[in-house]
Amino acid sequence: MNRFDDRLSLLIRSTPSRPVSGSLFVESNRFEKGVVVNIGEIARRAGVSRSTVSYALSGKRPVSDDTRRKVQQVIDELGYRPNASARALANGRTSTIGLVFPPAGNHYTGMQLDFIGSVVEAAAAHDYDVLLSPSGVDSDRSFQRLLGERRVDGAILMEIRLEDDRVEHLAALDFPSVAIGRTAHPEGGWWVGLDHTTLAAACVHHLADLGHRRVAFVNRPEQLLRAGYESAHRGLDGFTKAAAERGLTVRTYCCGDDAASGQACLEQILHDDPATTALVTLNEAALGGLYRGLAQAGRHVPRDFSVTGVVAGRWAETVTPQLTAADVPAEEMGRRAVDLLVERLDHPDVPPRNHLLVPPISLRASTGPATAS
Amino acid sequence: MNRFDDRLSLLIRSTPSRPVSGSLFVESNRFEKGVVVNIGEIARRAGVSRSTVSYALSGKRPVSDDTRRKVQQVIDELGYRPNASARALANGRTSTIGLVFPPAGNHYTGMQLDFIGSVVEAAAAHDYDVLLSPSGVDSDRSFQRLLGERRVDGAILMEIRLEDDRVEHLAALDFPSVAIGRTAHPEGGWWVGLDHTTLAAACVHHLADLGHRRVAFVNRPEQLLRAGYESAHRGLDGFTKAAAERGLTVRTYCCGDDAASGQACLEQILHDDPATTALVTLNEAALGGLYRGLAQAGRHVPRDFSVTGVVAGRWAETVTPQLTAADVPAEEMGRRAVDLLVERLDHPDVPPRNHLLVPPISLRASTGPATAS
DNA sequence: CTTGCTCATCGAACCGGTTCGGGAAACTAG
DNA sequence: CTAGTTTCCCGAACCGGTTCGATGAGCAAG
Repeated sequence: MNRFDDRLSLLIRSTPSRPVSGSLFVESNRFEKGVVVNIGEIARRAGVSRSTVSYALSGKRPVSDDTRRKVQQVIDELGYRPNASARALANGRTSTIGLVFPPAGNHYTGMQLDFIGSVVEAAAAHDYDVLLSPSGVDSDRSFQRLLGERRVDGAILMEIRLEDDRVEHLAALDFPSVAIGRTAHPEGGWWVGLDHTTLAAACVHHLADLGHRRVAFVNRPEQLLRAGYESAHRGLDGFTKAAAERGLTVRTYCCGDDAASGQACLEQILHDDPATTALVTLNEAALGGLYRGLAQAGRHVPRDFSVTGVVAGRWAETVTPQLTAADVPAEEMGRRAVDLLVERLDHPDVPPRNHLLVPPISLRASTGPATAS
Repeated sequence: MNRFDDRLSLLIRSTPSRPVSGSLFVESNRFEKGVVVNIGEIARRAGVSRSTVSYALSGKRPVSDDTRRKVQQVIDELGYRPNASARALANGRTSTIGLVFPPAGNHYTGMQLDFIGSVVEAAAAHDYDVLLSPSGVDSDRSFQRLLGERRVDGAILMEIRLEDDRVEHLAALDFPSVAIGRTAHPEGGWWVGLDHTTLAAACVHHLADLGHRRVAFVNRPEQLLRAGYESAHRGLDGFTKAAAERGLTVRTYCCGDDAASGQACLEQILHDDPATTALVTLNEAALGGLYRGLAQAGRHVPRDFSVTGVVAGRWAETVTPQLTAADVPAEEMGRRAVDLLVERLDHPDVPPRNHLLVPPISLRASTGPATAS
C-alpha cells in the first residue's frame, strides 16, 4: 500500500462518522471534496504554476493583479493554508520559539504562570507559536529535541542559575535565545533581568526606616539555592549586605514552595528569635503559610509584625493584609524577552541587548512601624 | 547567492564570536567542523546509503549488526539528530500536541497553571512536545494556524463552553482532540471532565448538614457565565438544585477573577443579606478577597461564617484557615487528557472515551456549624 | 524590422527526511 | 552446478513548500 492509498483510506474511514459535504470548513485542507489541498492543487485550479502561487502569497516577486486575484479566490474557496512543516523545511524557519522552564517537580509558582502567559501572548503578536520545554538542565531530552531537531527558531529560558549550562551552551552555539534572569556573568548576553539585589536591599531599608531591628529572610527552597538560582542568591546577597549596613540582626531561612512549609518556617523563625518583628521573602508560594503562622502565633500584621518582599503584584494583592512588596513585573518581563528574541531573529547581527528592571516597592498594608518591645 | 552560500556565510559569521573547535557540542548539527550534518552526511561517512541510515535508526527494516554499529558510531561522533520539520513532512506526524486555552485577558488562575504543567509533563513522557495556543474561539488566528497549517497532531482544549464551536468543529473534522471539560452534549466525545453539578451540590449538602440556612454562591465572572463556561453553569445548577432540595435561602453572585473583586463581592453579599452564614465558590482567584472581606466585616471563619467550594487543592491550602473544598484534581485531569489523546493518535479507530471525575470534599478548616443568630 | 528591456510566469532544484521496489550477494537445496 | 530463498542494501520517488535561472510576451526605441 503506497502513501496515496493510505491517504485515501483515511478519507474513507473518516466519512461515515460525519458527512463532510455540506458543511464547508475552510480550515480543513485534507477533507475537501476528497482532494488533498496543497500548493500544487491550488496551482492547478488557478491555472498557474506552483511557484506563481508561492510568489502570490509571499509577495517576494511581483505577480500580476489578475493572477493574484485568481489565486486568492481559489485559496479562499478551498480554505488552503500552507503546511507548516514543509515551509519550515524549505526556508529553515519554524516560526516557533521554545520556552524552557524547569519541570514541575518543584511546584510552579504564580510568577511562572504570569511569565508563560505573557510570553505566549507577546509571541502571538509577532506571529510566533510557543513550544513548551520542561528542562532544568542542558542535558534534558526535551532540551535536546528543541535544539538538535531544530523545532524552534529561538528560545526563552526561565529560572536562570548563576552558573547555567543551558545559557552557556546556547551562547557558544550562537543559538538565538534570551534569558529571563542573569547568570553570574551576564555581560554580552541577551537577557531580561530583575535586580533582586537592589530589591531585597530596598525591602531591608524600608523595614529599617520603620524601626525594625530584628529581621528574618525567607528564601526559596534550599535545593534551589544549592542549584544556584540567581534570584535566591542575589536576593540573599542584597538582604545580607543592606542588613549589615543598617546594623540589623538577621537570620536567613530557606523555605519550601508551599503553604505548609511557609507556616513551618515562620514557627521556626519565632522559635529561633521571638523578638523578630519583620521578615522579607522571595517566596511567593509560601506567603499564605507565613501569614497563617503569624496568625496562629498571635502576631497581627502589620501591628506586631511586618512582612514584605519581592512578589508578583497580582499575588501580593491576594493575601490579607495586602503585601507591601517590590512587584515583579512578570508580564512586562515576558513581553520584553519576546521582543528581544524577535529582534535577534530578525537581525542576526545586532549586538546583545538586555533590560535590568528595578520596580519600586508598592506600599500596601503589610508593614508598619516597629513596636517597642 | 544560492542557499548553500547562505549557509556558509552563516557559519563564517558565527565563527568569530566564539571558537567552535575544541568544545564539542554533540547537540549541534550545524556547526560541526564546518559541515552541515544531515542524514546524507551520516550516510557518506558511514559508507552506506541514506535509506540505510534511516532504517538503522527507525528499525523498520532489518539492518546488519555491522552497519548498524558503524552508523551509530558516526551519529554519536557528530551528534546528529534528524530534523523535525523534514521528518514531519515525510511521515505526516509532528510529534507535537496543541494546548488550546483562552488568552490571558481574563487572568490565568492557578488551576490553569496546574493543567498546563501536567499536560506538558505527561506529553513529554509520551515523547510529544506541547504547543501553546491562546484561542478562546474557533475563529482565532492562532487556532487556525494550529489546524490549518498542521502544526500539531492533536489538540487538548481547556475552558470548555456548553456550546463550544471549537469542540464541534474538531469533532466534525474528526481531528484528534480531547477536551478538558464537557459541552452540553458530551456523548460520543473525547473528554476529561469534572462533575461540577455534583460537587457544588455536595458543598451545599455539607453546609446544610452543618445547619446553615442562608447561603451565597460566588461564581466566576459574569462574562464567562454569559459565554457559557461549563463549570460556571453546571456549578450554578448543582448549587441551585441542591439548595432547593434542602430548602435553603440562597443568593448567587458573579465575581471577577481577582482579590479585589472577591472583597467587593463579599461586601455585597453581607449587604444584601447580613444573615448569610456561608458561601460556596468556584472562584479560586477571588478566594483571598472573600477572606479579606470577611475579616473586615468582623466575621470569623469558620466560627461566624463557613466557606467552601470547588478549588484546586494546592490553592485551598494557601489561605488561612485552609479551605474545606472539593479539590480539583488538575494534575490528574491534565495527565488523563494526554493519555486519551495519545491513545486516540495511536489507534485512530478506537471509539470515543472519557473520564468524569468526582473528587470527594476535603475537610479542612473553613467550615463549621451554623451559630444560632 | 530588429534590438533591447521589462514584466510575468514557468520549470527545476532543493530542504532533509521516509518508504518502496528491486537487485546483488550469500546461502540452501536438489 | 543450477535454481530458489533469504538477507541486506541501494536508488529513486515522494512529502509540500521556496527560490533561482530561464523564457517568452509585450513594448519602446532605433
